[in-house]
Parts: sequence; structure tokens; C-alpha cells
Amino acid sequence: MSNVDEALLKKLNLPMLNPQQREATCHMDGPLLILAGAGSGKTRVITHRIGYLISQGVKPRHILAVSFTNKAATEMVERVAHLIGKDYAKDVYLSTFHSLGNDILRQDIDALGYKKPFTILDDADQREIIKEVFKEIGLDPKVIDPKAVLAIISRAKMAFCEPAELREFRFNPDTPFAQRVFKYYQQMLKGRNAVDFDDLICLPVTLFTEHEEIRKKYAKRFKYVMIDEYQDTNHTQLMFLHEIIKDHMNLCVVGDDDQSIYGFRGAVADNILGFEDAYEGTRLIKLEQNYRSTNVILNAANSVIANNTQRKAKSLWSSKDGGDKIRWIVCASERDEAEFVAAEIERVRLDLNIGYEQFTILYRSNSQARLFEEALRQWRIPYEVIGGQEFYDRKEVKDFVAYLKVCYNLNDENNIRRIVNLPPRGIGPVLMGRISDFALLNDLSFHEALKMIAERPDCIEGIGHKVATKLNDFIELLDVYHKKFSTIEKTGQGSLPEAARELMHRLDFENYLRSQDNNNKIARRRIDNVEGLLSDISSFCERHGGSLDKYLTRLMLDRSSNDDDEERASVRLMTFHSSKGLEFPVVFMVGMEEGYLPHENSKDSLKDLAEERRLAYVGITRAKEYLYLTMASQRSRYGKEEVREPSRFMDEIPQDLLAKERGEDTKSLGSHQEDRNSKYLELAKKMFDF
DNA sequence: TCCCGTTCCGTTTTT
DNA sequence: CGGAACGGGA
Repeated sequence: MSNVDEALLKKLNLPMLNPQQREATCHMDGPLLILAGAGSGKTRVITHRIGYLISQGVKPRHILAVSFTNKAATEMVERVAHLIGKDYAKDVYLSTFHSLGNDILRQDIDALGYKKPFTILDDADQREIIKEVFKEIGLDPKVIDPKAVLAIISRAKMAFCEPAELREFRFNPDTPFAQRVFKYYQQMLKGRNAVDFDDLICLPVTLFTEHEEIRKKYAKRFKYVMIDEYQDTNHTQLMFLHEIIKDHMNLCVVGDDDQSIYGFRGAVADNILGFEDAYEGTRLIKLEQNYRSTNVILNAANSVIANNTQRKAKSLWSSKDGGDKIRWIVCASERDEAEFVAAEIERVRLDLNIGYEQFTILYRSNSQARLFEEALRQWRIPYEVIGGQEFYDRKEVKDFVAYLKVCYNLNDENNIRRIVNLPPRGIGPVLMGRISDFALLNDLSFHEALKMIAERPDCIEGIGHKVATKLNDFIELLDVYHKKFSTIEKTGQGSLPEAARELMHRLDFENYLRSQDNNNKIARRRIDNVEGLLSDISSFCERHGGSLDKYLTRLMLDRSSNDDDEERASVRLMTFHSSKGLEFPVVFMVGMEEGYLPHENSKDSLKDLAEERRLAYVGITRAKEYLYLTMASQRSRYGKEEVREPSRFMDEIPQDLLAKERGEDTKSLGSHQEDRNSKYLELAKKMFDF
């Protein structure tokens, strides 16, 4: 450790950090727990610590930093690069749990008896498979809900156990069925070289426990490990980590139990509460100074979260004194609410002369976004919905992606079934069934079976001449593009976007979409969507190279980020969940009503309620300067008018921090008379586009 | 095989 | 209310 990199050390500018931050940054070996309140410079500490380790002679490639969401990981990459320079940063392994798991499995999954390449299933695929298992063991999907069964199986995997062992599902009537389905499901996945999301974590654990030499490989590689958002890790992730660090115990975790909002995904806040017990000799550092929000906002957050029992005592303080009161806007209807938010964004933007990107609208569930999108569109306010993931879920997009997936992995059973009759090749359900039987009988994969049938149509009943020809073309097409894509992958010869476009033309996809919908407009939109996919592929390739493997991986693991160009100046719309880790000068928390927050399904259990409260806490602490809480007293849902009550969390905010207003009063424009006219003009200009 | 009308139901949250 | 999924009819 003699070769300290003084230049790098200087770059870190350690004196700029507060004492706790500095202490955390300069901690080298052994377990470290950082309890970091919202806005306390947590990311800063992580990036600085990475820099510090490197300055002390640790090789960048020996550092692993895992975070929970892609957004957080991406931001970390950027900040590390910015702080210590790209040359160092590029070798630090920085990613999410799931992509780390994916990378490990891409290398070593064959040790578990899977073949390479494997496919990651999306939940539509999963449901298909569950239904198949149901059929096999004689369960009726109308009686037992496949989704519920899948949810239990998923929870089991996140706890690294079997469904029957799950304590909190002991009395769930679906659990015995989940237990029965579980083994078949797992076998079926393996048979298809497919893994689900949970397997990306589970299988590496199995791999490590069963193959010491493989575990050693990764344990040696990752000498210093850091975990962000530790409060959101589940038990399996913990085991995963432990296998990597148990030789050296250089583990630094950062988290905030008050921001644990992924309980539904099996996250156990106990992980953070019990860390000190689990790792002897843990150094504990608390970061309590908030650099983000005004004291008004912070006090509101503190008093809301104070209603939760069972938390690590901690209280945030800020040197940013005072601040504007939080505005509590009660609107008459959901339209008014949306309208208010749009108008207010416009007003404040002009008032403060700030960009659209300084604003965010936060809500509990994605479906709430729509009304606000409409209002923003009307006001010509540029916006971006984060996370909604609708794009890749569109049928036409998924269909084409299915082609890409099959070309990547010819044994991708689900997707080859999906596309075999698409565009129509005369293979209906009856024929499908016969082909499946044929495959099963002869122990062939679906693809192999098709190939066989294409060569010798008479080996199965009911294949006409025409169908056989089409099938032949189909198989050939897959082969050609399979080769083409893997050539691009291996040699870099050719271009992925071009090949994909070519494939689309070969399929005559446009005409297929047109024939699907005689409504020209809808057909047009679908074609545009597929075009959108192609341009997404292009921009992805420009950044990350032309690997289909990588593109598909990103598609599965990081649905949110389409590789759009640079950041646009636009208002961000997202769920409270997606907002974690981000900050905005102006925040609108909308739909602050019973039923949304806390959510309908969560208000009967204390445990769930506590998580809803943390969600409110996360939302509030996103705001730096201005916070708006809005609701509609009446809104129409499912076609019925409903009276809505304010969220109970509103009562937990001290009255003197709130400025209550009726939506209508503020709806029109600003309160400052003087500028009013000029602003009006500007608004009118925007609205009427002159 | 395909199209259209009818019915059903309503996601919390994300990788 | 609106989208998805399903079933019956051409």
C-alpha cells in the first residue's frame, strides 16, 4: 500500500466532506455500515470511497459496487467517471444485482447443467409456463390464479427457500399449489435454458455453494464490495453477497431503513437492522446532515416518519433554514388537479426562470400518470414518463423482439411459439398441438421439431404443401439471421441495426401490421412503434456496440431507459418508487388521497401501512425547495364518481408547515399582480403556438 | 382462420 | 371508462 496516488487523492478533495462522510470515505478494510438519511450525500460517499480505495492502490477492477435500480447504477457510473476520470472508472464493476447475476451466469451457468446461451423470461413468458405446468398437473387456471402462484414462487426464490417454507404465506390457500408447481416450473425453465428474474440471483448462489472454484474466482476478483440501498436487499441477495465477501469481509453497505419501500419484493429491512450482529466488528457511521431540502420540507418528512415504530433513531437536520411552506392543494376533480399542476408548473417556471427538468410529478401508481400527461400536452409542456415501460409491452414491439430473441437463442421455446404463425403461416392451435406432441414424443426442442417437419412434412399429420413451404422458409430465415447476428457479435462484421431492419423487411412486417388493422391510423401507429424499436437499437449500438446479446439483456433488465439522446428539458413523471435517490427543486406529490397513499390494498395491515408511510417520506424528501401536495375531492374511477378523502399522512404533517389552498383559486395564474399580464401573454403564446 | 362483439375487471410498487 | 381476453359466428 505504499504507492498512494497523490494526484487522485487531491482530486477527491477530502476536506470538502463533513467528518462523518470523510470517515466513511476513508474506511478501508472490514465491514462498514453507513446509515445515510435522505439527501445526506450518500452517493457522494460511495463515489469518493471508490476514488479513495483506488488512490490507496486498490485496482479498479477489484472494486464492486452494486445498487438496486438501473437508474442509481447509471448515475453512479457517471459520478465516478466525473470524479476520478474515465480511465479509472471504466474498470470498476458497477451495476445492479440482477446484471451482476446475469454476467456471472453468462459465464458459468453450464456448471449448473444449463446450456448456453440462456434466455431471461419476462412475466408473460413466466405465466405461459405456469399455465403449461397447470395443464400438466391438472390445475385449472380459472380456479387457482396462476399469477398468485407465480407471486408465491417468486417470494420463495427471494428468500432462497421453497414455497412451503415461507412463514408469511403459511396460511395462504394458494401456497400448497405453489409448492407443487414450483418443482415442475423450475425443471421446465431448465429444460428450456431459461431463467426468470429471481434466478439471476438464486442461481449464482447455488453456483457458488456447489462450486467452490467458481466462487473463489469471483471472491478473488471482487476484493472490495459496496452495496447501495441496502435496506432494499432480500435474503437471497444477502447470501449472494456473502459468498463473494466471506473470505475478506470487505463489505460496505449504505442504506436508510426509513426508505425501505420494496417489502413487496421480499426486501427485509432486518438486513440493515441486523447488519452489526451479522458482521462482527462492524463500524457504524451515521450521516444525518441533509444537504438537499429546506427545513420546512425536512421537518414535514421527519414528523411523518416519526409515526413509524421500529426504526433506527435518526433525525435529519439541514443548514438550509426556513423555506416556503408546503402547499396543500385540494382540487374539486381529477381534471382540476391535473390542470392545476400543469398551470402551476408553467407559472413557477416563468416566475423563477428555471427549466422544465427542475420539476417532477410523483404518484403512487403508474396508472395515475395519464391525466397529467394529457394536461401537460395541452399546455405544451414537455414531459417524460419514467418507468411506465409501456413501449416494450406493445404487442407489435414484443412480436418483433420475439424474433430477435429467437434468432439469438433458437431454443427459446416461448418466443418461437409466439412467432411461428406470425405473420400467419397457416399454423393454428390444432397444428401447434400436434407439433408439440411430436417434439415431446421424439425428445426434440420445438425448433428441432419444426426443422424436422419442414424437411419431411409427412412425419406429422395435417401439413399441407403450402404450410410446409412456409415452414421451410421460416426455419431458413431463423438460421440465416441467427448466423448473421452471431457473426456481428463475434467479428463485428456488419451492423445490428441494419440486420434487424432487413429482417423486418424480409418478414414484410409492415404489411402484416397493415393487414392486422384495416384502421389506417392504428396500423400507422404500430408501424411507428416498430420503427421506434429499430431506432432504439441504433442508438443503443452507437453507445454500447452491436451485440444482440447485450441489447436483449438491457431490454430485459433495464426496461426504463430507452437509449434516448441527451437529457431533454422536460418535466419528469414517475412513481414514488422510481423517485428514490433522485432530487428536484420542485416536487408535486399528486393524488394524496386515502386509497392511493396509503394504497387501497395496504391500509389494513400495520406493516404495509408503515411501508406506505416510508413511501410518503421518500416522496417528501425528494424536494429541495418547493413541495406541493395535491388531491381531488372527487374523481371518477372505473366510470363512477367517487368522493375522496385526504391521505391520513396529511394529518401527520404539522399544520404550520402547510399552506392550504383550494385548487380553483390558484388554478388560473400567479399571485403576483404585476407580472400577471405579461405572463398571461406568454402562456397564451405557448398554448396557441404563435 | 379470422373478425368482431361481449364480457370482465381494475396492477401498487420493479428487476 | 377502457383495455384485454375470450367466445361465437361468418
